[in-house]
Amino acid sequence: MATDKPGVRQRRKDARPAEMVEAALDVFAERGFAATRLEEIADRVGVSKGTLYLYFESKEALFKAVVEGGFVPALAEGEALLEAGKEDPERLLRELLRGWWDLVGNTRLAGIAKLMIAESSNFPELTEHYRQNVIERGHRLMVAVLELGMARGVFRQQSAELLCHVAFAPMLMASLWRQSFGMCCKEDMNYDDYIALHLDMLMHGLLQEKTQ
Amino acid sequence: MATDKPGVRQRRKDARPAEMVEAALDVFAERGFAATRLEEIADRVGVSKGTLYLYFESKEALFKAVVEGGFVPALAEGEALLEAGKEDPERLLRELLRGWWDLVGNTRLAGIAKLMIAESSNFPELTEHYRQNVIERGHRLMVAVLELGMARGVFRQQSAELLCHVAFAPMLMASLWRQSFGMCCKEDMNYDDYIALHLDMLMHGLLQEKTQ
Amino acid sequence: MATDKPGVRQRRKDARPAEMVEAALDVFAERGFAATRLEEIADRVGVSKGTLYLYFESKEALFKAVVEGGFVPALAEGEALLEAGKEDPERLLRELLRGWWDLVGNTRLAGIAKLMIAESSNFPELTEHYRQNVIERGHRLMVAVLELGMARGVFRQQSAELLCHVAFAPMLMASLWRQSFGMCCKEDMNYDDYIALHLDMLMHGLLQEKTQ
Amino acid sequence: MATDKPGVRQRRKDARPAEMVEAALDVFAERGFAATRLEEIADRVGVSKGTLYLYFESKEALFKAVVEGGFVPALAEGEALLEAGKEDPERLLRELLRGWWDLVGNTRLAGIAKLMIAESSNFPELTEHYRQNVIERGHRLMVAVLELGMARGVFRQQSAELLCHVAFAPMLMASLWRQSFGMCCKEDMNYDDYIALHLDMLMHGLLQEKTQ
DNA sequence: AATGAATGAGAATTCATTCAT
DNA sequence: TATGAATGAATTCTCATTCAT
Repeated sequence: MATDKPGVRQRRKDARPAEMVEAALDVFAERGFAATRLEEIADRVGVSKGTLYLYFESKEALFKAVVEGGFVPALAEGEALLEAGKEDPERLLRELLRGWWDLVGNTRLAGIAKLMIAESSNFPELTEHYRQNVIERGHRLMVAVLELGMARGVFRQQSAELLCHVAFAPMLMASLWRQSFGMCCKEDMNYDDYIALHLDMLMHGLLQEKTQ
Repeated sequence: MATDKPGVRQRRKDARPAEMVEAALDVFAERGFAATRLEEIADRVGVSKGTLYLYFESKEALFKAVVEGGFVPALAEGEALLEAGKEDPERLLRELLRGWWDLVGNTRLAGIAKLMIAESSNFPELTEHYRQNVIERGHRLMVAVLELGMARGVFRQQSAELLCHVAFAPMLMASLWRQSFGMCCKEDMNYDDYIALHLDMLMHGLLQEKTQ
Repeated sequence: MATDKPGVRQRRKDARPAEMVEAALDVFAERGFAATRLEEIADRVGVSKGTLYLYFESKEALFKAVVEGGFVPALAEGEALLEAGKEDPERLLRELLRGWWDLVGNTRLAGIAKLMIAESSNFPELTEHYRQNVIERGHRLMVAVLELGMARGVFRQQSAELLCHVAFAPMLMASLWRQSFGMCCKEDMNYDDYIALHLDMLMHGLLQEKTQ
Repeated sequence: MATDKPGVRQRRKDARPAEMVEAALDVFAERGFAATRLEEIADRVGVSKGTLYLYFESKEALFKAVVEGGFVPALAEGEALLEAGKEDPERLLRELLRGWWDLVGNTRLAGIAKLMIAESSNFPELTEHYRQNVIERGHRLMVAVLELGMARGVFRQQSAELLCHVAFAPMLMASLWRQSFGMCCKEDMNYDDYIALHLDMLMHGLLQEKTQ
């Protein structure tokens, strides 16, 4: 019907910048910042090169939009998890790490993490911004969980700061692996088994021995 | 003496390609492949851009030389360690991981790992080559140690394949972190404490309970 | 009242093309043809870029409208002056030059003269058109005055053609100066004094008369 | 001979930037800054576009080199003239103005003057630099001559500052005319006659002396 | 072996112009 | 009539690569 057309148009128009950011994330993550041609992003969205400039001032601005637009929802979800699950730190920690995998590490958002690692020295201010607003925030979330577990006597006493890195590292690595070597080999590792093993190992190392 | 000069020159001349690879590693690791200008590499070595082409066919060839030239010595060292230390798998595993940190993760060689992760999709054949000749080889080394430990009854029975990834991930992450976010913040984490914690956690999770 | 609105609108609507030409004149004169963005003109008028194309076929057409629309009234005024003031050639010449300053040289119309000088080789046909219809017409006007003065014995016998250029040059220069260097320096010259001096010089000459 | 070759090369190599500035002057003067394509300049010199960037950082830098490289010799010549000719101010003034025509107004250097007038508002800092270092310097030169003449009682007492502009304006106008309307009409005015008339007028005045 | 001037293909960016609403 | 989103041709600028010396 005639009345649908404006609606469709409107939705498309409003969706454009978001589509662009999504396409840009894919290409940036695949190629890196410098090797990405704006034309490829434009092609994926189905617009012309010039159209990108209606929404983003420059290639760098688009890159920043990709990075900055990425994580807030996932972080918010994690913080909600923390509030809801304080009675069982072990389960909370498991859910947090698995949740990260499902919401970030195993999605296109993972590309942002890869990008920030690869491009950090080319975009120092952006890196600093990211570190403060994404990494630091996620870090505090995990530290809170770990300290909760220690306070409850469920986890062994350790430096929560370092433990946080140690516990998270295998998750991030799995994500980076999936985006690099994982893409080029037929029979890649089974990530769910990998994560299960990591969580198992982590808990073995982390939990107080009940019998002692 | 006059007779020394040609000798010195000769040595320098012979050292040229190696110097170039070293400088290239630094710049590639800092900027990524596409964002690296050959001129910057040439400047660091103190030669002209054209000279690079006397030794390397192209930018890509230089990149490959960087990647391929990097790990052989470190891997050989690791394999020697394995031969020498079969009587104590726990100690062997600790030495292997710490050794990787000292010989790779905490040196400029770490840049190669970062590079391969970032550029894998831009260089599929190189990535495949790297995966087979570096990763796979290192992987087999660790798997051997883990299986040794399991066979001896020192380590719990687990999938050695996955365990290998889990055990190595925190090491690699530390290295990537050092090269990215670590470079931009004043008070970075203490990597030695981090590694000690990781090893401690790993052994807690890994070792058979003696009392059981 | 509601009935007023359409009226107002209508008037505005009719005025649109003229407003556009005025704004275009300002921007073209400030930036030159190539460096002028149609968007800036549209912004000054308060319409969208597309609206310009309802009234002008192209950027070039707008430029031509600017040039062609500018001078007719001023020239007509000059020609009227000639008809009315034939009895006093000296006064007529003074009025003509001052009149040009007040109606053209010191107004935004001056921008057109600057434009035509700057852009002549980019728009040969327009230049030719301008030369024939504006310059030539003004030239004939001044030649008429000068020849009148010579015929009356008030002016020395000279080539009226060349004299016309000589007499007009300082006026045009003042106008160009005002639009270029005059705009960038705090304490610019006093144009009225300048013109007075020019007229004085023109009428009386530089050198002391030896016979006086 | 073989020994000539390096010499020829050397000369060519050293001459390159100067050739580029010359070609750039021509094209900039013909088209204006924005409408000039670097490719056209490169073509005229017989080099590739990229070669321009070996010598000039940007289009703007090349433009600045054109403007700044132009006038020093001519100004120096004028200042030498002043030193040599103080005993006859009238002749000195004539020589100065004719000299400007022969060295600047009637040469490709004239293009710079046209450029500065046309582009002043696009390059405010360059305009200011030009005003101070070229215009002001030339201005002082003429003011010195005029004041010398007044001090000697050869010239009537006038504001030397304004007089300077008045006396110079017809010269500059001739130059601008030659570069614009003069180029597009078959039978252009005779510039030598024009200059002679201007000098004559300047020296003797327009009006008949009533006492003669 | 070494140089560095020159190249030219390729990418980002701009903007006059079009067109569906 | 008016809009403004979209286009794509054109232009500046970069840099890997070549080659004469």
